[in-house]
Amino acid sequence: MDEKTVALIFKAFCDENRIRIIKMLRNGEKCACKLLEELNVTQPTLSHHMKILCDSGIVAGRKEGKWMHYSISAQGAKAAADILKELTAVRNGCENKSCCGD
Amino acid sequence: MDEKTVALIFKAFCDENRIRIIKMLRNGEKCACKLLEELNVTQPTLSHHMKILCDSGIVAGRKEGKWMHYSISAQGAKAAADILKELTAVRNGCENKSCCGD
DNA sequence: ACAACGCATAGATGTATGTCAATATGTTTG
DNA sequence: CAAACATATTGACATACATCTATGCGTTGT
Repeated sequence: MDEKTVALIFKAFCDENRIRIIKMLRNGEKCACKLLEELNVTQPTLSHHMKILCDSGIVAGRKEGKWMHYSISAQGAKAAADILKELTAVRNGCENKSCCGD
Repeated sequence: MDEKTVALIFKAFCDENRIRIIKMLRNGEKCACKLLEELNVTQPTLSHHMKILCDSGIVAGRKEGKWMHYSISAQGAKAAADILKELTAVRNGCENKSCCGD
């Protein structure tokens, strides 16, 4: 997993409006128009955020006629959690604990 | 947990160089000069990233004389993991599964 | 086919951010 | 105290990004 991909994934959680969108989707699948009602942004801005959320894998989109339905991707969420865990897990077979001073 | 705070925490994982720094710190505490050697950035740029990492709570700094030692904060990492889990956990006591169409 | 509707894309704009050079701050040592 | 060193801060600058208006594209219904 290269750094660019990791950054892409966690970009989903780096904007206040995107976090609000994710929180709304916890209640189940919602269509774009519904999300738009509850966010104080224009329709193109919402579309922009949904693209970032889908690219990150955290959110999945489903087209149904002219409507776009969005939901949290359990698979994407698990992937993010796994990466976070792997990134922050300190290894115990450590090499040099410190440097410079001692 | 408000959206601004969440965004602040996950900003730690939204830059390639910061992810590289976190990966280095998995091997244990490292001082700034050591990190600087392995990253192709200037010292002020590293300092900038370390501030963001410390503000997010993911990394902890420890000053020892003129050296600054950085390490992954187990507490901060757990907090981030918990927030990620809470954000992406779909609730089962759901209200309206969809809208607009049906 | 045409009008209405939902969403995506393009272009413009202000703000945030990553980066560097220069400088300041704080610490150790002669 | 002065010099050397490690890190932080400041200011400048280019790029990235969030946002808007205007427009395009696919779908639905008349």
